[in-house]
Amino acid sequence: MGRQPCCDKLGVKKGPWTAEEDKKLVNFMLTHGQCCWRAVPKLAGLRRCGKSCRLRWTNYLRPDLKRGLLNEAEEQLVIDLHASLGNRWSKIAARLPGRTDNEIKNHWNTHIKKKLIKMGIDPITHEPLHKQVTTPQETPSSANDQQNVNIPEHGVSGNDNGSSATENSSSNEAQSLIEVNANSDDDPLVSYILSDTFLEDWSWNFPAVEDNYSDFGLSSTSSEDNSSAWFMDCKDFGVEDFELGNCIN
DNA sequence: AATGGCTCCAACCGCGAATGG
DNA sequence: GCCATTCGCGGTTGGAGCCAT
Repeated sequence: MGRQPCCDKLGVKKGPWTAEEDKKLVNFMLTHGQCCWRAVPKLAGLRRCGKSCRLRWTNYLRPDLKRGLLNEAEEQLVIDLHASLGNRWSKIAARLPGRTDNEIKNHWNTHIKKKLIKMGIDPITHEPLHKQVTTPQETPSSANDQQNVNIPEHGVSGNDNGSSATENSSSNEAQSLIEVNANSDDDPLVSYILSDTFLEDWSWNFPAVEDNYSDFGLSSTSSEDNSSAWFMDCKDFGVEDFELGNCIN
């Protein structure tokens, strides 16, 4: 069956978001809470499709988001989770408070993948690369990748600070990564994080860096609250007044 | 200083899942 | 059960910024 476009193509803006658009979306979301995304652009006065609004909010504007590169512990957790879950970025992100699937996916593709390859670990199977059978059809570049494994020194190419900070990782680190991957099922912490119990346990805190939404013309009260209270407050806002009662569960 | 190549990440696209009538 | 609609996910891309020459 023919699928309709997610939004009316005419008059819908695309590309990078402006500060004004961010302001409108944040104001709307903080006032009404998460709602039926299709209605958001119209109600918020944005010329964007709902999909774009959802993406912007979840990946960039949400107050509980952490900023900056993943730290060592988070990176390790992503590797462990990827080993058991594969490319299910949303599932992985669900286990890392304050991180988005897009962010983790990007970090995986730009940093962790290279790091694992350099350590001699296949980023897909999480098995040591030298164990894998080299087929004659392999490209020269992939063959080089395999030849260059277990050479932790000097970067792949002039890389950014993110990867260069980790590129002088010692062989001990590589070894510990391999061990953790091999024993993740035995690690109680990893086992716990991999379990559904983790997701159901909302006692863990969002150590997110609180953004200052005063730039958006908002009062500072939301940033003074803990990071989840603002959303609960939004639900208590008179949604009926906006005919949105059926949108918020 | 110019420029060409590379890296990174925000945003888009298309598909499948979920949901409701 | 069928169909239409909406949502969410994962893969991909475009362009800004960085770096080496």
